[in-house]
Amino acid sequence: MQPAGDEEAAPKQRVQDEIRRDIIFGSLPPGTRVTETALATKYGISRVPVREALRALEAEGFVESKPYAGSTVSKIPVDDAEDLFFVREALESATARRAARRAAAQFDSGAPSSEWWNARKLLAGILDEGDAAVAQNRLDLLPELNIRFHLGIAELSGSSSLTALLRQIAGKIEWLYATDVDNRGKESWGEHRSIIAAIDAGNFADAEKLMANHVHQSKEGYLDRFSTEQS
Amino acid sequence: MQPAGDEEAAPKQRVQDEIRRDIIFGSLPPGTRVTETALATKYGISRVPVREALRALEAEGFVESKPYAGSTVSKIPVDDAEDLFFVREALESATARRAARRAAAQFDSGAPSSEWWNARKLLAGILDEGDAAVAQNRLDLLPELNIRFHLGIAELSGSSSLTALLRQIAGKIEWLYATDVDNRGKESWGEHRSIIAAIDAGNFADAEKLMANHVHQSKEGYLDRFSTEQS
DNA sequence: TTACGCTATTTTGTATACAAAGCTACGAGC
DNA sequence: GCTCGTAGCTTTGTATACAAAATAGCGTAA
Repeated sequence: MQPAGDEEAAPKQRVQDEIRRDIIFGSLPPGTRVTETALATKYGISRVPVREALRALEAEGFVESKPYAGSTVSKIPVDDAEDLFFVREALESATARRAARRAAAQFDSGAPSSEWWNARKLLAGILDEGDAAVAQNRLDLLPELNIRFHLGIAELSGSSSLTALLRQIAGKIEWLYATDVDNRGKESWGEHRSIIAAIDAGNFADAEKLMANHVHQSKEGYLDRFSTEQS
Repeated sequence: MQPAGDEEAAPKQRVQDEIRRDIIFGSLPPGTRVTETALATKYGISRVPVREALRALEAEGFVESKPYAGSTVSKIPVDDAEDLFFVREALESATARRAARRAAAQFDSGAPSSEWWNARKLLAGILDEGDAAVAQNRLDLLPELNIRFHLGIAELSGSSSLTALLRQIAGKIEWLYATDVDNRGKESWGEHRSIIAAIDAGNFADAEKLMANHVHQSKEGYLDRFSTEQS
């Protein structure tokens, strides 16, 4: 059994990830006009899956579309980023707290459920991957790993609702993270271990506080860096 | 010029609203399996716009889809509803606060911008409509009016990011609201005027607190009613 | 009787073809 | 010379046709 991710995804999913990646890493700058036919020919597929991918990216906030007028890559105004961090802080404090409570419950009730254990193992792998990336100075790998870590915490919380909400804004978080990874990437990644430790210990108060701080630091770092530029 | 909403929408948008409505008001109970062909024939259109509508509803959390396995109407577990209220409280406290700040800024700087003024007038109309609905005991009209009110506050805040996030969960909010409208609909609607008053007065602390309370009350009411049923 | 495997049907995913709407550019009229 | 209207083109929206995957049902064998 090979690890998930190697299996070739469906065309729709593939182009969706590809386009999002192009937006996050700058190949498609904000304001760019994207046409369905161009993307279809570029990726060698029909317009139908391209349309679906664009609609999904629209829901994630990466592109904006108007009927019969096409799609353009969204901009990230600085104050919008601030709002995003604000919501994220509330959301992720909650996931961390619940994850810690659930961890404690798992151990209290004898054997942990296989679902919980799988999520926990996945998270361990992500942490190791991230540490390796930091050690090799491959900061370009961190944005995706970062979002997988935070979604992993949400999974661990057991709340499908919180997970779904976080997933909604995950793309934008990765986008912001990618623009600031050179600045705070290493330090930010280092904070992840202590969050996990608090969760494993069932210390929900610490888990919540550490996560809130973690997000808050990211926010401050981002705003310090970009609040004066105003692209 | 007739009010927006009377103009016949595009088929995709139309079926999307129709399906959502059917889910919210119970014609399509949670767990129901929905097939594209059935919906297509039902609404007399092709499968393509149906697919897009389903994908959008999936993003809103109304249906869940797996590749080649179809879509089913989502369930609303009670604890997921609690999470939703939690996020909503954080989100809407922020929109109310910003709306109040912005209102004060509009008046301080001489003449209000036409954009702000339009949003404010829209909100006034919604409030009147809601009051009329309450007076005539047409509680079935309240869910939609309620969500339009809260989105209106978000518009008034001027933060497109917060508005977009709220819009993401607006459907589910309406869904929960519809299940509890008989219980708390009238009382809940009455609280809206005081929130607007605080915003108009530029009293951001009160606006934030009133909104937080408003959402909190809804949460308590919902949980009191449904926490024991566990459908 | 029950469990396993195969086939047939259903349903989703994708490709191509056509219709409708918007945008651009050119030309006529003021 | 400028403006408004119109024709052509580009692009999105929708319909139909075909391919791939999964599920369900039936039959066979243990």
